[in-house]
Amino acid sequence: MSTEKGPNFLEEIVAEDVKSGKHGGRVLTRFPPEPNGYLHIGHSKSICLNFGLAEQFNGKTNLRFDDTNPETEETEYVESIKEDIRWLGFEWANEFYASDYFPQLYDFAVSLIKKGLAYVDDSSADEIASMKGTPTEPGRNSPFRDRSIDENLNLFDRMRKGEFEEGSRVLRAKIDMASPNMHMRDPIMYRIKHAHHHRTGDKWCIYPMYDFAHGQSDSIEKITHSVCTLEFEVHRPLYEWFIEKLEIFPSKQYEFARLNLNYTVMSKRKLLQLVNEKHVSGWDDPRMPTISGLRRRGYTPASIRNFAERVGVARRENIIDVGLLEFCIREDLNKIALRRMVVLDPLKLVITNYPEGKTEMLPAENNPEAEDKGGEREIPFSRELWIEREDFMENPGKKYFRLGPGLKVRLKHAYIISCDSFEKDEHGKVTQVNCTYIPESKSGHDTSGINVKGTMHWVSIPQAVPCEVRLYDRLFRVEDPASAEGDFKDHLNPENLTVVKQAMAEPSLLNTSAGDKFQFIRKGYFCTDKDSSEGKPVFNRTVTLKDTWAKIAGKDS
RNA sequence: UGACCGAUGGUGUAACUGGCAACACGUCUGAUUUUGGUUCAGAAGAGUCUAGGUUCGACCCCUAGUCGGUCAACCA
Repeated sequence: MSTEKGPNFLEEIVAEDVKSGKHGGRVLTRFPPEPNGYLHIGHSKSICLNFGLAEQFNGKTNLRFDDTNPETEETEYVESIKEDIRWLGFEWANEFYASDYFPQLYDFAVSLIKKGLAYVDDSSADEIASMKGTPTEPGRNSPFRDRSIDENLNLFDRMRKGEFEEGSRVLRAKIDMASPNMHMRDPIMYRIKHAHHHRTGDKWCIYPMYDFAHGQSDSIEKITHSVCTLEFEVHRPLYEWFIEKLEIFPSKQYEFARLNLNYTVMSKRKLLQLVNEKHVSGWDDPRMPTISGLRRRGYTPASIRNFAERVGVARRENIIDVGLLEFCIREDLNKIALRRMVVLDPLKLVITNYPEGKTEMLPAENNPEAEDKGGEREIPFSRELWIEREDFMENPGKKYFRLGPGLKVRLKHAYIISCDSFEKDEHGKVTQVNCTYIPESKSGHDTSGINVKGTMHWVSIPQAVPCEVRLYDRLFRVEDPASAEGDFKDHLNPENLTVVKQAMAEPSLLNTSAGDKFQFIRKGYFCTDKDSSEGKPVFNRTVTLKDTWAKIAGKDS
């Protein structure tokens, strides 16, 4: 599957470990989401990496929910995360929860207390923070740091029993308040939270912190390679300290640079804000970079996996151009999407020499890229058609291959027509184009000998199916909204959604199912949205086609 | 004024681990085309952050500097 490129640094590490027989050549990775939001495209890089690494070395991957903060976590998120991973095409060996390990973690904590390596601190959050120092100044020891082991044991037990108020005490590791690494300055292991947990209910009122849960969970599961993003790098010494002092399975942590995409935001906090403040319709709004949003937008699992492969893995900060994501989905959809004709901005065209009331059924291939052309369908042709308003120009330039007074053009799957005249209303808006067709130029039986430069899509008016089409554009109008001036929401693209209330589709589009994927010829890739109703389909634009003409036209003006 | 990490065309990732930089996206030509799509052929674009050093030879090793990122939540 991998290209001719060399292996990434993680593949090299794992390959070496396997070769040297570390852990008997066993490879076990894990994907550890916190169920406090939906998965996004950045997670898909991590998913592909973790599952891909295991697959590549005959290993397995666990799905483990890092659910140690009951206040933000919900079952809804658990379900969506599982759905998204499966949709991407991965299956986990085990479904685990950090909360499953609460009893074990508690015992680990007790053993550290017994070794004199952890203590209960009665200081307030503010006091702890002020004693912590800063990155450039060392911290100070807590006055509770040297409590006896027995007192610590007693206090920790009472913390668990719920004898103390939330925030009144914490359990801390006794390491080094002067460490240049802030995370080693007696990090908090447990805090009191009288909160209901989505899985353990009210059984616990003390919860372990990330640093005293993640590495231990890895170790309990005997994870061989614990892959995470760069910001956890400073946690690694602590990750290793706990494992060493606890004398448990030595999982190893490796960090890589997270995925960043331009013109969007990628933090769950920001995405949650967009949802809560109704800037989008939900986590699965097609404008969202969430996996569910991309799915609804029309992205395929293959395209996303391919994208993850192409962006590579390294330890360098990066910003990927959304253009690459778009390339990946076009590449996939070009091969599989059924071609259909839909006019988004209808302009009436009358073929004056075509008999009134006559209807011809014309065969049309479903996909020129497919082996058997994807089979055929028949589309009705008649005297009155809808064409795209932008396909007619009153005063066309030399490079314009479409319709204009005196110009000839091919109607896709039908005839060559010649434009004779057009009509305008009092505002100067073109209301109708009049053409004559050339009977001998019928598609597939063309004996006219005429060659035209342009081919246009069209829809027969009597049989046209009105539909709603949602045109999505980039969510933000600046490349990096998160670091742009002001609030990131100030930079939302006001035109990130254009709803076409009444586009005109060919009849075959009347009955489709949510998720069905099409290429509306010359307009882009679209998919049926779940908001469709009987007789009134709704389509989402996944991505436009590459548009060379737009480039040319843009240059001229 | 700290510690840690990073730096290769516009973007991202490579370079057989020291033998004068490749692949993909993008860009630009041209061909083909009943989608200004696809496909095909080709081109431009970096001399590898800077300065020293080691070496016959450095993107790769060493030193110093510059720039960027991360770290001071009872979040993960």
